[in-house]
Amino acid sequence: MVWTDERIEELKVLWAEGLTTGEIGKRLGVSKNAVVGKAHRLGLKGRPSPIKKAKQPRPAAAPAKEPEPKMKTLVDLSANTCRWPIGDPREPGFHFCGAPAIPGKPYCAEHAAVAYVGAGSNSHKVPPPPRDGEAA
DNA sequence: CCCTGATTCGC
DNA sequence: GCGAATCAGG
Repeated sequence: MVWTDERIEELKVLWAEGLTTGEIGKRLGVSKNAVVGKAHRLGLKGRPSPIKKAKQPRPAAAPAKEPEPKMKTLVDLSANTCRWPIGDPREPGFHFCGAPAIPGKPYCAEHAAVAYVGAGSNSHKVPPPPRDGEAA
């Protein structure tokens, strides 16, 4: 294989075009090794293995769906936080009240009032007991 | 295993 | 100087 000026020029052009050594090699009728070897020998700009480097344009904004800071998940509950469930445990966005609970009670004042309708009323206890685990 | 380029090494 | 072989990264 004789590297004539034409051949070298073609090589440089194709190389500058961004073709891969394999492509240039096929077009030049040589192996990619010859191409890269000659290219390196010529002092062409070597790309540090420009592997599949494709840029993904970020056209629009980045809708970061972050949960509200006030949201209390199960892990946020502590001994004195209101465990009044907000929403359906099976649905996303479910959380707990999280307000300061009454000592001795699992709920805050307001929710405890709803939970224990009247101190002694054994009739309708609307709220489901906030037992962890599964319930269905 | 495919691809890429880089370097080594015998011719 | 040439390029296959080998190496190295993805």
